[in-house]
Amino acid sequence: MINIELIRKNPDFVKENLAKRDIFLKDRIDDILKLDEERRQKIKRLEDLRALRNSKSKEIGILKKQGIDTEELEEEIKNLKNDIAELEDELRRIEKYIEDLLLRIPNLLHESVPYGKDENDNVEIKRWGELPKFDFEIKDHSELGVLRGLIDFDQASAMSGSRFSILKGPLAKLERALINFMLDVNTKNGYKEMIVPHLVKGEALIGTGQLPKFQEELYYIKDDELYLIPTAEVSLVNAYRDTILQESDLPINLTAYTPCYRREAGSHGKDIKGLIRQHQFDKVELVKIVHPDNSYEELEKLLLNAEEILQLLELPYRVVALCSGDIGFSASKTYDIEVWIPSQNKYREISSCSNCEDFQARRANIRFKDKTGKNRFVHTLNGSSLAVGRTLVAIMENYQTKDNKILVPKVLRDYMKEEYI
RNA sequence: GGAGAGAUGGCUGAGUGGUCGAAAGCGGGUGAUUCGAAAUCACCUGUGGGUUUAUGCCCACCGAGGGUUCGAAUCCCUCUCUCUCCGCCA
Repeated sequence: MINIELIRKNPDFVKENLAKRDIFLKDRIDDILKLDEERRQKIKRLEDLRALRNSKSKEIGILKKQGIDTEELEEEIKNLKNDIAELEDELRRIEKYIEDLLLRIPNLLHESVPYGKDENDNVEIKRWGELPKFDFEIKDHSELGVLRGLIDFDQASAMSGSRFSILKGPLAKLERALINFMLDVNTKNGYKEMIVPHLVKGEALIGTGQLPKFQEELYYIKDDELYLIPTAEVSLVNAYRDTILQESDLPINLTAYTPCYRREAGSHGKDIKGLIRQHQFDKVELVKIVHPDNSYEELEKLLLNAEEILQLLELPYRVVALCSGDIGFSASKTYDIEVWIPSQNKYREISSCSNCEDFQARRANIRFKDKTGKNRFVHTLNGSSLAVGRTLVAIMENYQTKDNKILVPKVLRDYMKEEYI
């Protein structure tokens, strides 16, 4: 959530910044400003009335002790009651309205974010690794997986519908190996391993920014009013909801493996085939809760920690800085890591590393006490240590052999106990 | 699922209708004492909001939401959560 004080003090800055996202929000900001003005007027009037009531009540207490009749005073206060109740009502309505508007406004962008309309305007930062060369006709991962009996899409869709899959035998084991491998690297890098709830309340999703705006992306269990998490980021960030940390607690580095559940409502027709886009996929996530003064240094570290996984797996990738039009709702700045997918002859997103600054911290109310004793909002960052399913795809395709086998990356051999699957 | 108990400031814990934002202790901070330290003593020490050039003043908050009352931490109702016992269960 954007700081309303900033909107109040510098509305043009906010408008110009949000305009870079290529969505129209100017009028919305003006609405907020007007309502905010109205809100403060009402607060003033309401508090004056309450002060009057309080002092008169106090007087009654004193007079009664002295045995003096207070009926007249009591009548006076009764007359205030309606006005107070009415104002309280109006104020509550306005505050709710402002809150609703504010919760639907995306984060401000960092000055270093390149301007652009969509993903085509993202800026490549670096490339790593050599693209594999094949002296045979390659297969895409789903063809290879089905052929080898390692993936079953048909039975999965029979029981669950489209965009589900069953991994079998050594491929299932490879998925598990990847999860363990990533968690091992992350904990070695100083991230604390967490096991977190997969079902969360709406408040948690408001905290991280998925709600109220992206309801249609989420699986919702009506009877219990719980949502399935679309990413472990939700649970990890909310593990610190409504807390005041010590400055010495920062930075907090967390990692967790969870499945992620997404309805993919807006992506009909995209990536229909294969494991690339599923309603349920495994992901190992990284979250940092950091001091606001060095969150951009922390973002670089986070990116390197995610890159390290691909380097160890020896998978070629590139890093792009997302442009203003492609950055997610909660982020101020985002790097995507894209891994090479031979069958598509292009790089595909496998990790997304973002600094949300204090956007989530405000929503989830996560603060720390600074040296002067003041409570300040932390900055939160998140990144996929890697989307495990897509990593699996990348391994299957980049490491495939002529005889339809898959070479196990060296770092996974201890986990797999086998050289080929 | 059944029965009971509880939820108060960073923590422990008092407070059952009026000057209580809340005793006391612990913890934390500042100062005095000391060559220095410990101990001791004094003072300070919750959050959010409104207003103000500022000191300040005001409002709200004692799990959440309603209600009674001139006035609620205190009385009433609903909900949530925690603990204990019983049952069930991976």
